[in-house]
Amino acid sequence: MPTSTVENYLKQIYIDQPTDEATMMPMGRLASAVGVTPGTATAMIKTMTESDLVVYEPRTGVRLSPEGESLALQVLRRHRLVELWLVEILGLDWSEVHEEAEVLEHAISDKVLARIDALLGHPTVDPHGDPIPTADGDVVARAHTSLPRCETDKPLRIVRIADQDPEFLTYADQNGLVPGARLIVERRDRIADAVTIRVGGHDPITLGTSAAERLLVEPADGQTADPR
Amino acid sequence: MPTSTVENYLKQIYIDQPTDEATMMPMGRLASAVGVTPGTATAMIKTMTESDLVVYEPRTGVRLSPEGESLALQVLRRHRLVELWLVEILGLDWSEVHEEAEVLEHAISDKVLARIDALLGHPTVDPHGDPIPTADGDVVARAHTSLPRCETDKPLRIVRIADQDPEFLTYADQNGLVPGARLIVERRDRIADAVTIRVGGHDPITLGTSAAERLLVEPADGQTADPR
DNA sequence: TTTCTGACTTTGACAAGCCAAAGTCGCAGT
DNA sequence: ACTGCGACTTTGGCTTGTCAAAGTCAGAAA
Ligand SMILES: [Mn+2]
Ligand SMILES: [Mn+2]
Ligand SMILES: [Mn+2]
Ligand SMILES: [Mn+2]
Repeated sequence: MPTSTVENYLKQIYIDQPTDEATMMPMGRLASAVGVTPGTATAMIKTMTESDLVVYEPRTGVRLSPEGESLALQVLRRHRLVELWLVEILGLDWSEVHEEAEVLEHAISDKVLARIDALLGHPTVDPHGDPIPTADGDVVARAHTSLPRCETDKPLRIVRIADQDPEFLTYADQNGLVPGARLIVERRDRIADAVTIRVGGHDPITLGTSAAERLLVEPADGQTADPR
Repeated sequence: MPTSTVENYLKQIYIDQPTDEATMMPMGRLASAVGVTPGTATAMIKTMTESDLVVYEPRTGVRLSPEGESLALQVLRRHRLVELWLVEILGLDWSEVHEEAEVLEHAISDKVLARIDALLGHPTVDPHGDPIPTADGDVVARAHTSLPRCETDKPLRIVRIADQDPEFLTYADQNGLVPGARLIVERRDRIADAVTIRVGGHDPITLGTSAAERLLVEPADGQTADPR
């Protein structure tokens, strides 16, 4: 059984994988993701290599082994189910649940997790729209596009908010920018590096591209949204 | 903020206090309660003395300081609320919740605890009948007597089961020996060191004194039981 | 009063994590 | 090919929490 420290390293490596490529995560990036100095990360990764959780190439980076990935997915499943439980059952704000889940993800047993999963009706996405891995490690991620890459005047639906920062999440919530919300891109301004959108009944709002990139959307067509 | 190790030491010292006396817990007993060797306990208690959590007298024992007691009560509150949540909301068996709570008691934030408390309707006792300390550290324990010390043929009600062993708890549950259950002592046999009781609709059962001592009861009079 | 014994404390060692700072490596730019 | 620099690794040291084994003490037994 891995320690919670090891679980955190595994999770961060998993999350960093941008595509499904067998690409390596640089040690510096891992260190800052986990919140330790580079030397600490190097030492840790070496011992994790001993236990076959990762593949490490000095001066290149680190990648999960199959066993490592499987463990990472279990941690991620706990994290996201806990987040959803905190929001749906206990009524916490979606901006604050990430920090709480960061602790609880290491303390929830399989049995308790299974009960929470059932209580929530075997959900597939967490409050931020992130997919919840299944108990046997499958991730069914919905296809999505980054908002600034979308055409204007097409109906879109928010799939996911790719940012855990409480301030950003609070702002998003106040503007109706939650998973399932429908919106259209009204204008895209290359020079101002901004995007103007209109959400549901709200007034139009303008976001800088870097903020808009955190909003992942899908085409909404004429169909009804099925949120969560 | 104390580590979870420190929280465990504090909790064990608190639980050991038999009466409300300012008596000392011997180091050997503490060590085995926490599950470490005596040398480890001595070292730990010394550092806890530095932080004014305990009062330590070499070769005599250890006792909680006021600050230590306050922290211990917070841990105990978390433990017992979590146990009740596991039983009442998630439907786990009362025989298995102690172990689960042993981990979760260190991972639950004040905010989450407050929500769970509200969800449960601000309960006063846990699934085993142990009192749940209030948020500001009051413990309202109901008066009780150990079963073997009771008169025969008087109506009694179980207040508390003072044992966390899953086997014992499963046995108790199967025989209707749960908090709130009514029973009478049919016979007390000094020589056989046993007590025969009759619970609700069940057949009479005979318990050895040492097992019966784990059952804490109160007089039931004619009044209706108000369980929990 | 002296001795023995079991409970306790001390000592030395170890594992997991961590940091700071010194050392090394590879590659971008010349 | 050479030099620098930033990213990475190594080294030495620290903290927390633990055990095993050796040393000490107080009270029971003689
Ligand atoms: Mn999160
Ligand atoms: Mn999330
Ligand atoms: Mn318990
Ligand atoms: Mn209990």
